[in-house]
Amino acid sequence: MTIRRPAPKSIRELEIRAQALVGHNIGEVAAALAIPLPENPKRAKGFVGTLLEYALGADPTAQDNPDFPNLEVELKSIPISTHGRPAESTFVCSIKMIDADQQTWESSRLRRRLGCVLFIPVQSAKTAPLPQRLFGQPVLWRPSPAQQQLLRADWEELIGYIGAGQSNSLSGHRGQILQVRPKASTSRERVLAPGDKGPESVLPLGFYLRACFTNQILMNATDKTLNNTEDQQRID
DNA sequence: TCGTGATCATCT
DNA sequence: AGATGATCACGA
Repeated sequence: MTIRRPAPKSIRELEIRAQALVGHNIGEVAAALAIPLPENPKRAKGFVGTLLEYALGADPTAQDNPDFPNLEVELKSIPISTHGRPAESTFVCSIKMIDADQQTWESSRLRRRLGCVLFIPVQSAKTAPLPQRLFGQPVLWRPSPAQQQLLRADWEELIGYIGAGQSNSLSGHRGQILQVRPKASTSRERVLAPGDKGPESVLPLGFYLRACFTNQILMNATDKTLNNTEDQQRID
């Protein structure tokens, strides 16, 4: 039996819940929600994300919507290495390959997903045993106008290749802050995408945020927190 | 089957 | 070590 918190009614309520996790580890939170820990961590890739969904009250039926549809907030756990940097790129969403030649930035899945994101850092990912990894300071992020422009430029370039039937020549190297990577159960999987002579079968792809970009987001938020703390101290 | 949740595995 | 390519589990 597992326990899912009710949906938060406001962003403030969501932030308070996220704040309450800081300093607690995965084992503690899982126990509090009566969620069994995975026996084989290597086969539990999405466990932390799902645990957070339960702990914070994300909508399990959100599907193509953000995790908190009423708040338009997306939830992302982010693994932090021992050096204090993101250990991995961050998956954003799968790509609808078939109509890539007709999609627009304004109505894109990615733009909506990244309109507002609650990042929950998980410390010592990949080094400490899963139950002992600690939740860190949450960061509620909305892209700045400059970041929006960067995202848009990358999105348009990458989706452009797919729309032009060039997804086969795309790799994770393209894109400044975004990248495309395979998003499939195996490398043999295929979906239809625009091609020279009509639809072709191609490897399905997803959008990911580069670790250098999520690092900037987290560092930026940390700076602001420190500045606010200093301001408070000046006032005192 | 597709999309969400990501991390694992490998190569440079 | 960092980045890219491949893969695992689950739910509607």
